[in-house]
Amino acid sequence: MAMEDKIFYVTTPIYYVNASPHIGHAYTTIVADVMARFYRLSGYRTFFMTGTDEHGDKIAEAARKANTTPQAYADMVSAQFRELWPQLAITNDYFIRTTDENHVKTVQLILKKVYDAGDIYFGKYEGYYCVGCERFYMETELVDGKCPDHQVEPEFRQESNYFFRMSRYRDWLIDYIKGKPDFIRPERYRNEVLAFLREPLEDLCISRPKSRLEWGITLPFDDDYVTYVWFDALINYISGIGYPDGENFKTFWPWAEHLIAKDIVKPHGIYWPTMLKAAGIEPFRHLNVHGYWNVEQSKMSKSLGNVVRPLDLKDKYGLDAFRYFLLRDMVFGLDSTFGEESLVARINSDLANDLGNLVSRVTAMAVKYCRDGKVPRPGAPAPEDEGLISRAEGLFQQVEAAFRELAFHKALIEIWGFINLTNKYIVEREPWNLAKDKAAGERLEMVIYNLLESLRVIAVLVSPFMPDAAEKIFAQVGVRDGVLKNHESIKKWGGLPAGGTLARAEALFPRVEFVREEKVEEKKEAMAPVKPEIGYEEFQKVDLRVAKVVEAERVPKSTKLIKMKIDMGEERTIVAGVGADYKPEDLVGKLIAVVANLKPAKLMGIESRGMLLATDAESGLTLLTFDGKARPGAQIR
RNA sequence: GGCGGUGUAGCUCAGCGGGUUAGAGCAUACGGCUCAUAUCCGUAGUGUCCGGGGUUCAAGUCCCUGCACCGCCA
Repeated sequence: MAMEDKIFYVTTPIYYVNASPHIGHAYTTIVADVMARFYRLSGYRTFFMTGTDEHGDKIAEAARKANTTPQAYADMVSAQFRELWPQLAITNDYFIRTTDENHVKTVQLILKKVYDAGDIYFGKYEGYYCVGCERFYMETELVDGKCPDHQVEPEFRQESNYFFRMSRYRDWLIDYIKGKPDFIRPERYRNEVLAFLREPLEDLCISRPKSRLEWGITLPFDDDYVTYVWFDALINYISGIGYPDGENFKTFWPWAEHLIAKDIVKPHGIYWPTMLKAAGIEPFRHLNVHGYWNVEQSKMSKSLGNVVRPLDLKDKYGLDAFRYFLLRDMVFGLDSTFGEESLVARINSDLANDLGNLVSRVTAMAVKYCRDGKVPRPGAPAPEDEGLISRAEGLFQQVEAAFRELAFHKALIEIWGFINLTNKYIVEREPWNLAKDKAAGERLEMVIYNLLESLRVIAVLVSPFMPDAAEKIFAQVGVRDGVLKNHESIKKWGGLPAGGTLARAEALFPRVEFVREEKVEEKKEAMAPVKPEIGYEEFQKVDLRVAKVVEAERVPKSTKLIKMKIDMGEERTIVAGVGADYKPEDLVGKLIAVVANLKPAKLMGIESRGMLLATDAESGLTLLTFDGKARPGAQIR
């Protein structure tokens, strides 16, 4: 490949700021990061961009609800993304926001260009408008004449808007996709796009009247309208690299690799190429579509409503393991299931047992068997070393091939094949026996050298996925020079310089234990069974009242009982067994809930006229009290 | 409703234009080693290849049909 072709530009979608970051965002962005890191190591000029999409009615609405401005709201959520990425070791070169001045200008520039070319027209639009959805529906989309989401009859409305003459580019697009089989990949999504294009392509509505939506980019040719959604958002991919005249645009755009999840195939596979065509810009290189992470929910978490939050698991198990799992367990393009148990299984078998233990045993032997704890000088390679060496020298090519087809799991399988081979090499060479044989000194050093060099090769290849672990390995085998961390350095065996200082370290990936849900299940069993159903009338027989504790004192000779005088509209005396968890003086003044019509009972000789309500908490008993102000004597319903 | 996909070992999946005893990893059992994070290496399995029918000397692999799940479109 010619030097000038070594250019790589990868994008994630810009994330809509109506929701906080979740596993889906993280996956796309981590994939992009792994790719960017990989190509950087291969000496590519690389540009990696992500960002946030901040306009539109959902944001305006969310801001209204949060009692703030759309800009402030967008600032807040956008910041969540920007703060998350460093925690995931994301190395994006730029973070674009659709509210950036430069982006706004670029959108307007493109709109103007397409408008001047005659591909944007003003048209009347009439149809069934659902206020809840804030959108028009086609008659065929309605269910019994009602909006399928809201079950409300939509209004018949007329609205004038600007339209992009997308239909004009349908044939061109079909030809283009057919002529470039991997333009949209994997193939299934390409087929979906082509299937969609078999039907007539409608023009794309690209505006909203400001009377309805103000939070957007004003059309350059009509002040009363703002740009709607995609014509704003998609342009980020070029505005962020300086279209039209920026150096980065000229350099990187022809190599653009878009990464998206399957839910936005249509805008990226149809709107975007036609928009580019209309604006006289060449298409991106590839649209790469991945599937969804289905988050495995246990029955328990479902019933409790506490969703498993995959992003929390990166703190629990470590970022490298998290990144490894995402790339290893998903076949790019297909859906996968995210489950903590699978994550743990991966960590223990692949990371702890295979890789971590390999690093541990190799460095342990190296330090033990080599003079001064330095990387030994390699002697003459023996014929039985050939298997290891040739596998190592061919590895990069295999991994690169996997990267080219976005088969990250295959890349990792390939690397792990070499890790296994290295483990086998140890068993076959038996360095511990060589160490016992004084005459085998040179051979031993050669074997150790080969093992250390293997670790370096592994670290290089693993570094895009697990940057921290790679650095730790480099440190242990005495590699500091950046040149020895790139791909070029592993194409030929023997790059590891002799004399480097070896260093044993903590376990790279300690084994982890998966705490099965049984524990949680036990708690569930601890929940008392729900009593038989009762009618409302029966419930009403219970008279619950708010009461204020006026006086409280311990009942003599009792550890738990406290006698209280309460104000419940009328004054009453009650006795309650809360003495183990409450001091009398803490009770005074509290507003509590009391069963007012419970038959009086004598406790330690004192008549209790009422029973307070409380529950067992982990810390002991806790009283039912009131959130806001409550009037003593008031009924509790 | 239209188009398309998927259904293979306990689990996750490979099996390219049909051809000898259907594969891998994890999990399981057994054996070996002791440098190492009770790790590693080796061996052993197990499968009505969703059901039914058909083409063929020969079918997870092709055709038809049924079932289940999923996706796109309407």
